[in-house]
Parts: sequence; C-alpha cells; structure tokens
Amino acid sequence: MNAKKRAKYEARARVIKAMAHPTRLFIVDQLAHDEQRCVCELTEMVGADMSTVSRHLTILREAGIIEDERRGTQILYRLRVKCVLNFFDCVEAVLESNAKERMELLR
Amino acid sequence: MNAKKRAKYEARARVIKAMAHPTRLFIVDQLAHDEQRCVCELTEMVGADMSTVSRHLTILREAGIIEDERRGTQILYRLRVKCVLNFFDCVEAVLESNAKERMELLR
DNA sequence: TGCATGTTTGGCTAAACTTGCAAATAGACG
DNA sequence: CGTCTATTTGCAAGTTTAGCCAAACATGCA
Repeated sequence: MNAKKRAKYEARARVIKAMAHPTRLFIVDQLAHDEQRCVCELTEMVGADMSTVSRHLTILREAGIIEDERRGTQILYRLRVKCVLNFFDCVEAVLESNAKERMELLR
Repeated sequence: MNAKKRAKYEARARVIKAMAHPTRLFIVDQLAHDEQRCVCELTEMVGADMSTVSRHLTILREAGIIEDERRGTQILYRLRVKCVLNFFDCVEAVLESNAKERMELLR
C-alpha cells in the first residue's frame, strides 16, 4: 500500500474512529432525534463528567460529524452529516447476524 | 443512561471500533472487491508483518464483519455482512463536507 | 467591574491498542 | 514420522485514549 492510498484510509479511519465509542454513538443518536442539544443536557443524559462529554464532543466536531453554535452562555451541538445514521442500521445487521450465528452454534 | 442502554451502545461501538483502523478499512474494502483473500495475499497488499495483519483479521472476525474458511494450508477471509460498504459512502460524504468547509473558511 | 452559569483545557493515571520478532500450531505431503 | 508452508500467539515496548478533578475561559447580567 503506497503513501497516497494509506493517507486515504487514514482519513476514513479518523472519521470512523470518532464514532467508535459508546458515549459518542449515544450522542450522535440523540442529536439525530433531537435536532440540537447543549453540553449541559448531553452531560445530564450521558451521566459522566461534563469535561468528559465536552471532550467527546470535540472529537466528533473535529471529525466533521457534528457542529456547534453558541447561544448566549451555552453551546448547542447538532448533526452535520445525516448519513451517519445509516451506520446504525448496518451495525444492527452485523449484531443480528452475530446473534443468529451463536444460535446456530448451540444447535 | 442506564445499564441496558449503555450495553446497547457498547455493542454497537465494538463493531464500529473494529473498522476504526486504516489497515482494517483497507482489508474490508479489498474483500468487498475481491470476494476472498488469504492472509498471505492481504499481508502482501498491506505491507506489514503477517502477524500484524493476522491480528487485524482476528479483530474483524470477532466483530462479525468477516469470516474465514480453511482451504488446504491457507485460510481465506471474506466479507460476512455486505452493508459495511455503505460506511464508505457516508465517510466520503463527511470528508467532502469537511473539505468544502475548509474552502469556505479560506474565502 | 464583579459574579453566576456554561464550557473547555491542563495535568495526571490507568487501561487499551498497535506492532514486530520469535516461538508455537495446524495442515499437507513425501 | 519429519518437514514445509501458512497462520496464529506470547511477549515487550511504544503510543493513544478515557476519565476525573481543578483551573481557566467566555458570556450574560446586575
């Protein structure tokens, strides 16, 4: 694999890596339903330290998956690219396929 | 977020995390085109130690993304769930969106 | 200006990930 | 059985990540 090709896959991996965490997946899922949320609300929903949630949000933002906008004293986050929701369907398909496989092995 | 919900997102994150590496993305992409490949071929294409490639394959297999089958002395790997290819389209959309954003900031 | 609220950043530790080398394992075959 | 080929696994070192607390920053408002 040459340098150019490697760079291509590294760029893609950076985006996927940003989603590869339960809390960040939850946030994306939440923003898919709720349009936009402030850090305080997300912190409440996630149930972790606000500093931790803030860092997760930074990771998602730097990957280009979400964007933010200041509103007075708080900062609202929202989804930037909707298609990430397709991820969920496919991931569910993988998980179901895994479950089915396990069932068959038991027989 | 309660325990059940957390478990759901953790399961999803495990699948996505398995894809969150340039080499593994390359392998998935390759298997999408080539039907199936042995470890030696993939090692050649990736250009890393075979033990490293083998480990990446294990990670993908345990996530349920690929499956293997012994053929004589070698082991062939192939994609198990095709929809992971949708990931690429969306990831490209994110990357393009990022590129466009950068362009606008320059103006 | 000074205070209150909301968010990010610095610093640190523990845990997880990545990689290559060397050694072990699994089949194929004489 | 011994040996060859293909693949996996044990180990060690280096790198990255996640999480919390405390401190810094930003904004709105009296």
